[in-house]
Formats: sequence, structure tokens, C-alpha cells
Amino acid sequence: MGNIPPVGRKVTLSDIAAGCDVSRATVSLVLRGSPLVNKHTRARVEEELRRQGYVYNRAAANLRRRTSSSIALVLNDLANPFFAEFAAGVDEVLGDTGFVTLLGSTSESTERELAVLSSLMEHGPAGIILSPAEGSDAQQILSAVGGVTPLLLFNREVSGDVAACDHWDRLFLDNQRGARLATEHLIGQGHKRIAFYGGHLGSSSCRQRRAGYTEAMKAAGLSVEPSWMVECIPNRLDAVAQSEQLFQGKTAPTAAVCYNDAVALGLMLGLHQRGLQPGRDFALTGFDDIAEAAVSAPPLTTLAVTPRDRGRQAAELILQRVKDPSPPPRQTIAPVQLLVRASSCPPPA
Amino acid sequence: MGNIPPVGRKVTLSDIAAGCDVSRATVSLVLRGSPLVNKHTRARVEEELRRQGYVYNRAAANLRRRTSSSIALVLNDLANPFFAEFAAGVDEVLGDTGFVTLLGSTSESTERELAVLSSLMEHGPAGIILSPAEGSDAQQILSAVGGVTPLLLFNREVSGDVAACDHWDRLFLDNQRGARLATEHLIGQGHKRIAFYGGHLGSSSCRQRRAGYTEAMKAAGLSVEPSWMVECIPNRLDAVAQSEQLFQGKTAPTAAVCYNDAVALGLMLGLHQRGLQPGRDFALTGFDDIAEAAVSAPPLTTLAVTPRDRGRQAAELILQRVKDPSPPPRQTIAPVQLLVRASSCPPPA
DNA sequence: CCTCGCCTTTGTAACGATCCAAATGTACCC
DNA sequence: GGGTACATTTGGATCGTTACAAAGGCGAGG
Repeated sequence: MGNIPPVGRKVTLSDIAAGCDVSRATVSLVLRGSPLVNKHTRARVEEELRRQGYVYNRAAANLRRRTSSSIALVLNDLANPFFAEFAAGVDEVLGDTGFVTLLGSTSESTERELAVLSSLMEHGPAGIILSPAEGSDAQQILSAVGGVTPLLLFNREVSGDVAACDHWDRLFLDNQRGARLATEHLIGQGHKRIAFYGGHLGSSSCRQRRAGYTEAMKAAGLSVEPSWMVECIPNRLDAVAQSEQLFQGKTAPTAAVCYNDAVALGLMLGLHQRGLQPGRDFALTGFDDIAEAAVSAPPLTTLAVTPRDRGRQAAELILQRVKDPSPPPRQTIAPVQLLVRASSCPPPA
Repeated sequence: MGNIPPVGRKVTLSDIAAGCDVSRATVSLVLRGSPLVNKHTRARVEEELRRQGYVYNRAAANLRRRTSSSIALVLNDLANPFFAEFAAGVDEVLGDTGFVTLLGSTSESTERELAVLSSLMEHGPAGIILSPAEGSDAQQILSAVGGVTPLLLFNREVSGDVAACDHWDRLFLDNQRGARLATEHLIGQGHKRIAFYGGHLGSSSCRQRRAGYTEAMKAAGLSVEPSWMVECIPNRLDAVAQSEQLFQGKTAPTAAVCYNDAVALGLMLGLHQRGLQPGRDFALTGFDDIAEAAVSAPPLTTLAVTPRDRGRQAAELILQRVKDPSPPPRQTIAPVQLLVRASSCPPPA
């Protein structure tokens, strides 16, 4: 059973063909499990494949067949647990389908996004899943990816000409409904002065969540003070820093719907610094249900978005589109679920 | 300026050549910025490239040149923020170098790891960065990746025949020193009965951290009760569940060095349930410095491992190896830094 | 006018797989 | 024995790019 040592040059189809005295075409048929080849021949070829340690060259096959076996996954912030979970979900499904994931991380820079997209395009992905950086422009993205490769927009809308990108599929969270549910829940707890805290107006998800909040407030006949709408960078640090602003107006809020969990956890710290105990003196809700939300003090009422499931869904959507590009583009809104925990207490008496 | 509409078929070198009446070879030279081509010709070709919206086909080029422009990144748990940060660091460097990241996530399953590795190998990566699943076998991994492609082992050792894989590069955290530092710090605070809590003996990082702990205890002449060495799945949930075990022995510990931050945060909850307040009645330390560690209640003393820097470093190491495979394999031990916070209080008086 | 060198350009054969039409058996029936 | 059907195998062209050797044009120098 002389094993061929793993030396420099790679083993190709021709080596196998030569090794067991058949044509390259036959070996190729064996590789693809064609029923055409004789049982006995197949066995001989398979033995030779093992013996020489053959590795299929998918790039060569893709070139010849004009196919692709990769999907590009471009994320604005891979380090964010939400997107990490999302990526894990995407990769899970793609892996099972024989596709490989081409990863690209843009660190929220539109410039880098374009660079990453063009670089990935050169590898000819069958499709692209893109969670755009803040401020991404539809026209520019289109010119980077070309009109041919299917693209699924995740999580955020892009700015600019709608016509430029109206053939892209979309997968968004139900931001508006989520924020409305959170707001309604706080109203149900008896709050009347409710703020919307954090996030960037530059991002579509923030605008949508604000819209849900406004909708609920309006429906309940509650008014909103300007000082209750505070923007901040959606991370814990800036959320602490900006929390003062909530209390600058004439009347202080008794509760806040926060842009996301990170912001909510930051606000908790800010409240502590003011001598307020979140979940007793002040109610708040988050968005995302990150791992930490369940175990913070107090545990955070928030909206579960199940990013891993979203990743799986995104992969399935793009695969469908790759399989059949003809149906009209589809926009999918994924539901979110309100998880009530101790942070959303009733107002102090 | 008639723009060619973005129709089905992809634009190739030949289309450009035909479009401006030069040979394919010339276009190829232009693409690669060769100084051979005449300035005037170059301009004409470049104009045509733009006009037709040409996209370089790197797969075809790689096939011809027998090169590769991708690096495989295979992680045992992408959803873990530690690895997500790591991946972001890897991708950052690779992106800057013109390489593309092929992602593979194994969900801590050795079976899936082998499947993912073989699938990625078919795309002919120039190198592989592997953070193995628990229980991975060197021999099996070797047979999946072949002896040719450079591999960098990250974070964990693999079991089995050392000779099988002694030509792999390695990048590990200084687990032993980290745990020793944490233990010494607790000893310095006055603790004598210190436990080592959590982790799986199946993983080499856990064994190394235990070794550091044991080393420090021995050096200080402190003895260790068997009931102070508790295993658990390294997540918050199981850490809560197993925390009872710490107090089953004759003498209860007053402090614990935890396998990692997740475990430490779980133990905090377990302590609360026993009526003990962590950071006052019981001291503990973590490992990793996840975002949450700085803001837990109390803030967690832990070891910073800067996963993003590790990712960058891993990318650089594998790129070096790809560039020149000849130097002998190298093992790199990345330093960790003790961050003292409120959780590591002195023992109660 | 021929030769030489220089600057550009180009035809052709690869890279490793697949497709396709055509060629080889070989079994069976009339 | 010839013809037909069926099962199996195969050469050669091809995917989009690059390497290489060789060719073309052109000015200078002898």
C-alpha cells in the first residue's frame, strides 16, 4: 500500500488518470458520481484517488462550468456579537449546502466597504449578503458589485437612488414594531414620560425604532419633550456619557426606550451615577437581547432578534435567489419578540 | 459615452482586447500595471475596461499562475465574542494584503471541523488558520489538509501524534502565566483557600490555566482541596449550575480563579443565590476581558487577551509562512495582562 | 543598405477541470 | 453473420487568465 508522500506539486485529475490507465474524462465522471461509469472502473479510480491523496480543484471546475460555489458575507462590524452570531448562522447553512463563505469586514467605513466589495467580486461569488456601513450609497455599491450578482441587503437600508437598487432582496428586523411593543409595554406599566435614548439618526434602524416609539406615544395620547430624544453612538461608553442629557429638559422622563442593549446597559450606569436605581427608580428597555441582557442588574427587558436564525434565513434567501434569479425582489421583515424582565418596572409612586 | 448595460454574460479579457483592437496579452499586461506597455495603448485599454465594466477573474489567474489569494479561517465558535474579535483582526490584515478570508465555523464539533476543512481545501487556500474544536486529532486534521498547505494552530493544542503536526506554526495565549498572575494576585490579597473554577479538562487551555494556578499555589505553600477543582462547560449557564460544588468539601474556599469571564460571571450569579456577595464575601477572577467584565457588578478582575491583536498577529504569521515556507515552524506565546478590578477583594475578616 | 538594439506587441500553450460528440466494446436478436 | 441497442470510455475543445519566446517596427550607427 505504498503511500505517495505529500510532496510539493499538487495531484490533479491527469495524475489519477495516468495512475490507473483511464482517461481524464472518466476520472471526472467518477468524481461527480456519474452512473455512467462501470462499477469496477469506479473502484479502481477511487482507490487511486485515495492512494495519491487527490484534492478536488473547485476553482478549475467553476471556471469551466461558469459556476460559483461561494457567497460573500460583508459585515459592518464583525466584532459585534449580534453580527458574529449572524455570521455563524450564515456559515452554518452555507456549509451544509456546499458553499463557502467569503468574509469581509468593513468596520463601519463606507470606503473600506467599497474596497472589500470589489476585492470579493474578483473571486466571483454567486451572491452577496451585505450589512452596509452607515452612510453607504446605493449607487456606489451598485457600481462595485455590478448588476449581475444577486445581493441581499441585511439590517440596514442604504441611502441614495432607490431605482439603482430596487432589484436587491432585503432582510430587515421589524424595528418599528419592536420599539412600539417596548413603548406600549412601558405605557402599560403606567409610565407617561418616556424617552427614546441612543442610536444614530444616520442609521435606518434607528429611524425605524424611533418611528415605532413615536407611533405608540401618539396612539396613547402622550406627548414627547425634545429633550427626551437623545442621540448617541450605539455603544456602552457613549451611552454613559450622554445620559445626562435626558434630564436637561423641564420635566424628567421616568422611563426610556433604548436604541439597543449596549446603550441600555450604558444608561444603567449613567443612572447609577445620578443616584437612580434602574428597575426601581427608572424603567428602561433595550433591543437585541445580547447574552448580557439576561444577567445584568437588573435583568434587561428587551427585544429578542435571534441573530443566528437571521443568519440562517439570510443564507437561505440568497441561495434561493442564486438558484433562480427570475422572481421579483423580495423584502422580508423578521419578527422580534418582547422579553419582559425586571428593568421595566412601573413608575415610582 | 455609451455605457454597456449590465447584461448576463461577464466581460472578459478577450472582450476588452476585441473592443480596442489589441491582443489579450496586452490587456493582461495593462491589468497588472506592466511597464512594458506604451502609455497611449494603456490609456486606450483602461478606458475600454471602464466602459465595459470589466471585473478581474482572480480564480482564472490563480489557476494559471498556480497561486492562491485566499486564507482559510476555521473557528470552533464564531459566536463567541473572543473569536469574533479575533476574526475581525484576521480579516483586517488579510484584506489590506489583498487576500480574502474563507470562513469556516465548526461549532466545536470535530466531525464538522474535518468536513469544513476538506471543503475549504478544495478552494485551494494559501494557508489555514485553525482554532481547533475540543478533542481534535492531529492525524485526522493532517489528512484533511494534506502536508502542503501551511497551517497555523491558534489557541488550542490538538491531541494525538506530535510528529504528525510538528511542522505547523502555533500561536497560543500565555494561559499558564495568566492563571498564575491571577492566583498570585488573590494570594497577595490575603486569600489562602483558593479554588480553580470551570472549564473542560478536554481543552489544552484549561489544562494550562490549571497548571498556572497550581504552580502559584505550590509556590506559596498553599494546599488545594479536591473539591476546589470544579469542571464545567465554559458558559454562564453551566457555571451557575455547578457552583454548588465549590462548597461541598470540608472547607469552603474564599476565592476562585475562574477558567474565563463567562464562567466567572456565572459563578457570580451562583454566589448571589447562596447569599454571598461577590467582591465582598468572595473574591474571583476571570480570563479574556470580554466587554462585560468592565461593567459587571462588581467589575471583574481578569486577564486581557486582546483578541483583535491576536487576530492581526495570526494573519501576519500565516502570511509570512505563505511567503516563505522554509524556516522551521515557530511557536508564539502571546502575553496576557492582569486587569485588577473590584471582584478580587481581600478575604472577609 | 544592412545590422543591431530597443521598445512594444502578440500567438500559442499552458493551468485543472468539464462538456460533447464520437468511438469502442459486447450482447442480443433475426 | 449482420445489424441494432446498450453500456462504457474517450479525445479534444473550452472556461479566463498568464508565461514565454518570438516577431514587428523603428531609429542609429557603420
